[in-house]
Amino acid sequence: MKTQTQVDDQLVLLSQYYPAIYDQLIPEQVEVVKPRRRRRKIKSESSTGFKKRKLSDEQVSLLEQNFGDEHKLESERKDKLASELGLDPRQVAVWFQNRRARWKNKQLEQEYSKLKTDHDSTLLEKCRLETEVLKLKEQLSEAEKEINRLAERLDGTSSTSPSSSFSMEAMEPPFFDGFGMEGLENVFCVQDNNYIHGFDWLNI
DNA sequence: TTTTTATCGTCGTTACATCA
DNA sequence: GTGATGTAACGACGATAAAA
Repeated sequence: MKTQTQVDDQLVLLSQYYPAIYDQLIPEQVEVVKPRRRRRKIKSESSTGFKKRKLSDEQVSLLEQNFGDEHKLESERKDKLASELGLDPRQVAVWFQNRRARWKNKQLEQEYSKLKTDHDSTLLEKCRLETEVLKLKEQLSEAEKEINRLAERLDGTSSTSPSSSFSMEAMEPPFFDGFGMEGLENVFCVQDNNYIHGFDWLNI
């Protein structure tokens, strides 16, 4: 029974060495997805003499030291380092590749957590501002009620003087338009408890 | 000038070692 | 024994420079 991997490997070989036959076997595929060649399973130590070896602490330490100096590895330095460590230059190159990948991942993680912190604090500030807007709307509502009360009182006492009459229609939109605060954020941006009472705001 | 070849880098993945 | 994690190693692929 052949595994999918074995089949894929054979198809790759077939396509490479006998493309015509491969085309007949796999006809009219609009988009032939080139299968990634699978790595052969590494045989056990006993059969090949190979064993994936973990680098010693000294080796890693020297490699780290070199990586700290320079993340890229030119071939001269690679060969020198390899002979110092008693490793194959290819191993040194691979170590640097993996180390660069780890370093990049670390950088991405740090960048992500910084962005997340910024995002969270921005969210907090947004909530604070929304609360402030609600508070200001309440103040505005109270001010309007006060204005109405005073206007009614004025209407009752001096009905003859046109200049003294106060028409609420003059305050029509945008001011009393459902107390919409759009565009007014900076106009009424006062500190907490600095309320503007009565007609004082009219003098501003 | 264009094509081929070699080399090196990144990316994604695999396989193995180690540990809880 | 097993799943999670770390890492050495690999293959695919792209960029680039030098040679043909």
